[in-house]
Amino acid sequence: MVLPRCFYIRSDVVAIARELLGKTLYSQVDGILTGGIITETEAYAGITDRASHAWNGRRTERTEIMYGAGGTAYIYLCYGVHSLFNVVTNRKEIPHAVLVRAIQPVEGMAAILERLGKKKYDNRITSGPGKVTKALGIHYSQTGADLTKKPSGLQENAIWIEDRKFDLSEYRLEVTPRIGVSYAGKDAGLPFRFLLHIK
DNA sequence: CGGCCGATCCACT
DNA sequence: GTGGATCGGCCGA
Repeated sequence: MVLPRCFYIRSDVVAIARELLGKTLYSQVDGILTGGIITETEAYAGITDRASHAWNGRRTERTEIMYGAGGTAYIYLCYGVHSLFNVVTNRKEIPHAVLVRAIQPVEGMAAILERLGKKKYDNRITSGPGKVTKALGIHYSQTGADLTKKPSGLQENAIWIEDRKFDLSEYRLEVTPRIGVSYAGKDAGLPFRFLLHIK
């Protein structure tokens, strides 16, 4: 089942970040289907969150997509090198988002290895937000993509998220502060990062 | 318009 | 453990 708009437009971005664990993120780029189970996320809570690009109501051409209704992608360039993929949540004018930091590949492994320049799979090659987008062929130019639409044909490029009822009983949930946000003052310590670990 | 810096990654020591 | 890559976005002048 493709996650519907109503999953995303809810108001609790921290709950959505937690619930995205175990869902499957797919991309279809140039006719190649790749996907993985989401295993690490971080919540960014909009204008009151100093770690968010929308902190204090900051609203620019880049961040505009976060001010639209949830269920779209906010993808931006980090360190001049890496595209970072976020899920926009909440209703119009509330700029919440969830950063996807790690996946476990389940579809298109050969293409994923090729894109990452790896010969063999190990469970770290798609651990890290820059590596997730590289593996899935996601580029910051795709910011604004509608995540609720599965492509109808191979020629259509798309990014979407499905609930494949992945069994999480063999995993435990870890909750920690977010990574790389030491500039965020008191918000740097918020428990907004969620990870799955094998038991 | 100039300058600083980042929700990172990898090679190298 | 550390430092360099790399460049668009943002802010202040």
